[in-house]
Amino acid sequence: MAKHPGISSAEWQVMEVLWRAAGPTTASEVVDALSGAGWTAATIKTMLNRLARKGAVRHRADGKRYLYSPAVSREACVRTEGRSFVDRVFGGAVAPLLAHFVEDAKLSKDEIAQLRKLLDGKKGR
Amino acid sequence: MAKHPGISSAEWQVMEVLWRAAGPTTASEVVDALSGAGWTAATIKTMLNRLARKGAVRHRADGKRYLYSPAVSREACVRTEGRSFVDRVFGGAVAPLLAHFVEDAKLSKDEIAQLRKLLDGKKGR
DNA sequence: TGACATCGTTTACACTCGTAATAGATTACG
DNA sequence: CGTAATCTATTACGAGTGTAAACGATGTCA
Repeated sequence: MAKHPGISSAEWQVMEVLWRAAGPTTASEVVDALSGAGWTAATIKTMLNRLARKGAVRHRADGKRYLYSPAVSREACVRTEGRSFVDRVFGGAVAPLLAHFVEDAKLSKDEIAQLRKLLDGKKGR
Repeated sequence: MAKHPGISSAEWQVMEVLWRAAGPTTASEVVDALSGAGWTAATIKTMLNRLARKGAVRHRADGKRYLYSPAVSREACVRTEGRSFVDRVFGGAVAPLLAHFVEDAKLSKDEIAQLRKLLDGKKGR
């Protein structure tokens, strides 16, 4: 895959199922897991296929059915997506991004404390 | 305009020019500002047009040319995009997003101090 | 006044995405 | 064995995107 897999937002939901799954997952399990999403089984198959073509999932035959598993880690995808977002919207500057989300979000006291701890851990460049 | 304007990433760069501009801007000024982006003038015109159709920019005739100005604030767009990103990638939870970017980014001591100050200002839900 | 330079508008095209129907293969049941 | 059920693969189609050429109106300079 020349570029980053380029996982779209519908595809992301499919990936989430695979990432959450303990091991290789059949298409119907994915369909079940996404029963609330309002997609038909065919739609989900299509997305699995596209993800496979993009190299984001692997599929291995198991009798008549296929077993799907993620080929890219959630971490890696989050990093890729995150970078593309910060580049697009914040010109690549993470600090303003953080400022924006801190201001915009309603955080609990606990979460604020957690973040403070994280910041303490950062050395600072 | 049923939904959010839905500004694509190329379009975002055009919007940035308009947002940065002091006042109404001609298409050629936009083209000049984006001379480094590797687009032809026609491409940029197309994007201005699409943005106008989406309601993201206004254009007002000024003699033979048009003057473009943003119809939506940068703030609003950042909020919209930010929300869509946090929904897609972090299931809507801002705290993990913040954690991710704090960990992933190289922040300067100053930036860390700034963030700490921001956190101090947050009451906590 | 006529040719040229400017602008904006229209049209184009290949590719991705969301969404899904349909066709093809394989299995399982009667 | 034959027919129904179950899977995957192929095909489809409209909207959005990136990228741009072509067309048309208008103003400008010689």
